[in-house]
Amino acid sequence: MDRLDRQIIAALRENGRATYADIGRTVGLSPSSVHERVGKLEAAGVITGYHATVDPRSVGLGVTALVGIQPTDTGSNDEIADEIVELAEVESCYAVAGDEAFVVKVRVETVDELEHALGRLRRIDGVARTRTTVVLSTRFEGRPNNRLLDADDDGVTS
Amino acid sequence: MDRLDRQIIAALRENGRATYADIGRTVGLSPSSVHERVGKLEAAGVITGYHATVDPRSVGLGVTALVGIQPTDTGSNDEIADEIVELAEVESCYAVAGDEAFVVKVRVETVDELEHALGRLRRIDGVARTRTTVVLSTRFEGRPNNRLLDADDDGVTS
DNA sequence: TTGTCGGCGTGGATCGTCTCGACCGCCAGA
DNA sequence: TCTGGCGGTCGAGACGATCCACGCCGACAA
Repeated sequence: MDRLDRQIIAALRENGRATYADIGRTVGLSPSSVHERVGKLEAAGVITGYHATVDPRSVGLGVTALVGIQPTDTGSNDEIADEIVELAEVESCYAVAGDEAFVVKVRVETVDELEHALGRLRRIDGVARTRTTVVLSTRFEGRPNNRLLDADDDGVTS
Repeated sequence: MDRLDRQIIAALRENGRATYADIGRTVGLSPSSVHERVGKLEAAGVITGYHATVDPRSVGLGVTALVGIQPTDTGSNDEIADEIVELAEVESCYAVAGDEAFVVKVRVETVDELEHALGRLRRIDGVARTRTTVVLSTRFEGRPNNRLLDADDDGVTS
């Protein structure tokens, strides 16, 4: 993980469909070398995937909410998480510190669907309460964060 | 936006580097047609980009927090948002209903950096209070959500 | 019915990229 | 100095991207 790797990662976070030739031109490496480095980054689990991002409204998912999930005193968080994974409308799930065990992001078509989704969450075994915050607009989301681009050492063991 | 478009979108959300030939095989279309449809989806703003996802820990961003931002009575939310965009450590920003104007997701290297980031947020003009929820682990994040794959009509005007 | 038009698909040609193996240079250690 | 490993470049064949010409089909008007 040297600076070249970080530049390659930054390029791929910016444009996940950039060709190895493109990346090679911007970082000053041959396409073969970029290919090899990217392969190693993928194998090491640094790059976990490539995904198209879609305007949620365009695919009919106009309602977003953040839901805090408070477990019962005896609830097992791992079991709750296993149930949450099964719900397709939950896009993200964070285990958090505090009264709530999880905060999840839910995206659905309508407020009706939101109601149903909350019902499904509440019905999970070990869930005591949910606290819902409706999103009015998402200003930005999943923005690449390249603050460490110019560091020269390893950030952390990978 | 017919079913084929939705299948193409699903394929690209799953694997943003899938080749048009690959996609064509899975949806039953020639690479040329896939190419054309994808171009139209991009032009229509349905597909907003392609991005590599990275294990945050591997790039040295081991601390994640969700921060609610409560504005002063006179604060302008748009002005606050403009300031938030400038902070590189904020990955996502949602305008929400409730006492808080925004909920943002922050990712930084260390708790020290988190403290600094919170300071920067609080120092924004119009921000009265912040409420921070530390993320212990992210179970999953930004998962593709293809619940509408089999619908046959347009979900919504794009 | 017939002609025309537009949208959308296929197939082919061409060009760029991927992706492999071969090779080279640098550096560390014996 | 020799040697081995790492990491780079180079080159070649295969594959994909991308453009264009063409065909099919449904809508519509005469």
